[in-house]
Amino acid sequence: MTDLTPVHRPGSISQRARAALQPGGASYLEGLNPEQRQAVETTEGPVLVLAGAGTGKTRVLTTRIAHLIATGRARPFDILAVTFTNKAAREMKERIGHLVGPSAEGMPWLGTFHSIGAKILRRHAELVNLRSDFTILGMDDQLRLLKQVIAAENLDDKRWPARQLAGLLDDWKNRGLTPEQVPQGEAGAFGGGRGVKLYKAYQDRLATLNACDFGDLLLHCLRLWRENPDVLQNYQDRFRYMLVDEYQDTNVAQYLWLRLLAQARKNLCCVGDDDQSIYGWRGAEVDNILRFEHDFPGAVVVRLERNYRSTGHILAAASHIIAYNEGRLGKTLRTEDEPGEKLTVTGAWDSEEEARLVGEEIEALHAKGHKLSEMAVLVRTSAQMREIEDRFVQLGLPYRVVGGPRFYERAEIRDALAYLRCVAQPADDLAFERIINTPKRGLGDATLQILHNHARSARIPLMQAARLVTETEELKAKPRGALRDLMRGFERWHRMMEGTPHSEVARVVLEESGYTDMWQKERTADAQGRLENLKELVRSMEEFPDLGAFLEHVSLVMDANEGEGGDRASLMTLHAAKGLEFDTVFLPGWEEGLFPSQRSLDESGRAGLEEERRLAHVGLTRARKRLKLYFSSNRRIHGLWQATVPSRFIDELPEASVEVMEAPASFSHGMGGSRFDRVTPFGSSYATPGWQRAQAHQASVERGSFGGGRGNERGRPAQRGPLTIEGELVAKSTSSESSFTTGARVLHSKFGPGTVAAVDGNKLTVDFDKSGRKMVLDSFVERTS
DNA sequence: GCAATGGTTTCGACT
DNA sequence: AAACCATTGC
Repeated sequence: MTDLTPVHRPGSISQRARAALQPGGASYLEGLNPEQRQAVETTEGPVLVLAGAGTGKTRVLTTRIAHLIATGRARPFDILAVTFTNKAAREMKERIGHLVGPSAEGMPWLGTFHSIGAKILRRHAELVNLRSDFTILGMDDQLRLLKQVIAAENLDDKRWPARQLAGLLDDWKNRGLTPEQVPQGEAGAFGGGRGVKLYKAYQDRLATLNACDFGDLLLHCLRLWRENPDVLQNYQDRFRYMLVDEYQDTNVAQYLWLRLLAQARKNLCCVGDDDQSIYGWRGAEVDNILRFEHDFPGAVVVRLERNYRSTGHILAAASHIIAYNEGRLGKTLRTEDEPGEKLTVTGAWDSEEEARLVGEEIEALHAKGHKLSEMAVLVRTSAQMREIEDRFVQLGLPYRVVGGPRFYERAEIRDALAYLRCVAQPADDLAFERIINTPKRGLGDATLQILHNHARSARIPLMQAARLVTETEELKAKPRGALRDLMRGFERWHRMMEGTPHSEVARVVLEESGYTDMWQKERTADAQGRLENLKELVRSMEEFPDLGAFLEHVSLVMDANEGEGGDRASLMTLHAAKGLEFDTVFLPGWEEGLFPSQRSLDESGRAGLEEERRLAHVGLTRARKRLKLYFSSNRRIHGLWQATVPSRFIDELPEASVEVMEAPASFSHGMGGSRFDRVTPFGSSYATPGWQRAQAHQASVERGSFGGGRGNERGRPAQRGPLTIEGELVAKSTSSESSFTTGARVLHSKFGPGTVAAVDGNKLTVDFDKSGRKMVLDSFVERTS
């Protein structure tokens, strides 16, 4: 508890901040508009800042913190600042740093709910029946555990999948419910009336394992504070000022957590936007924001409505669409920016064509000098990414997937971490179970069963049981030898921790355990990537003082700093895009069923639709200058091609701000009969009123520019002639002859190993071992032999 | 214990 | 269509 004692080092943040304070008004307050300034300067009492998209929300938060420090109201460690993502926390640290000087260690209580919860729990672990070195379970550990719990209840894990139970527990935990508090009616929700029983059993297992899951990081805090008023008071005293970002996304547990802390001083400032609440499925309660004034009487409410990000048309579209929602607090975004370019809406025949259109447009803009890093493609579901990625790869367009499979959830990272956990915490059964046979060493279920029996009857950790069992005759010679080798390894590595830098220990562990070998032997493309990831993992360890600190970080952090390198277009889900902005934003897949998502509609009806609409609003407001929407008439869903209808959201756009584009006809399906009869894109599926409006508009444009155009067989408005044929897009420059020759073995980052079948300029035809013949640019493969 | 096979499910977003 | 799981045969 060292940082309980305030220390004033020379050059500390507060001193620098004070130095920055000028007579007659602080420099950092300049340039704030009156509302922003009010939000910053109303330091005492509860404040709710309703900040629309692009209204300078983060600026207000960071300036407010700087202001608190600069005016001497608080020292950096008196302030609790909560964000939702680690990324947001990082960015805020950085921006505060810019305002008041380097802040790395200055704001110990700036972080996500979960990281702060973990920090608090570590200090008082024993009060909630944990030891301070408890492990934080990831999703996969959690599922494994739940499977065991389900099996122990003699339930059929097919009928009662662990995933479903995980969801149920998650929901309860989000609502702040301990097993005892689960309402009668819901208790029997799983496994034929045994929901709560399983919840209890799971919590017991967690306690024995000295572990907790994400939800527990908050729930245990609640219990800690309720049962130990002195501890609560300690924190209430400590956090003189509290700030919460993205308040619309807080769930009940987080709300209770905040309320306990804020009760005493009531210096709570929550910043949020009810129109950007997109995590209802995760238990977020928009009600929290709607009820703020009720919960904190006398709260000052500040509305930020001046948008500094987007052009007039973009803002008009965003405002228009969100206005279809009921139950809003009601904000109207304004801009003083010019109208700018109209939004475009383009229909494609199928998702492949849609991906192609997006790719073309990005290339066209790039050719005109726009930076790729200022362009982003935002999709509703990650399943849409594949096709777009394929297209990018084909075009040789550098791109980055944001928030993809999370770094720490990748198998190789989880494995490596399990090894490290075994070294650092020899009682970590889950970690041991994970790696006992990874790489394969002939220690399968049978062996594990024996170890489990021993461990359970002797009440000792698995690793200890393993060591004992190697001394007996219980195992056959081969597994016994393997197990002994492994255990000797762990003893060696454990000893190594003293005196050797932990990243070095990690490297040695991965090496000597045969783990890196395992991937090296696998000659697939993603094995390469996995080895890279492992290297990155080891490298990133250097930034932490010790192994414990590193493991803590990793179990909480969602995204590693992805390579920022180079000028790349971004591809991500709409959810991942919240808080980001780009000059040009592409929004493909605006179709009924996909967006709004059918599932959302089925599950939550009108509320679901409204959440989807907020998601649309988030997507639209990510753009500064250009917004391009797409839909396609056919899409593959669960492997089946389905005809699709443009999203109702397209019809909710203001006509005056939208321009309807027509996709150039494509010949790509002409050969050998396509999967469908080629129909005009103005077929029956475009029967919505908005679309007919758009169609009429388009027809007039068409006549103007093409002098009547050519009618097609059904007498509908003409399609423009073939402007592009697919092959053209593949090669941008064939100037330099490729250095690859037919028959060479190559490795492609996506398709894996293959053999070059033909060379044409810088285009290669490659027979890939796994994915067959493909045409790729030579810069995308490397020679392997 | 392991690889191969076949049958089933899946694509909703995240700490 | 691909990923995932459980069972089967070696």
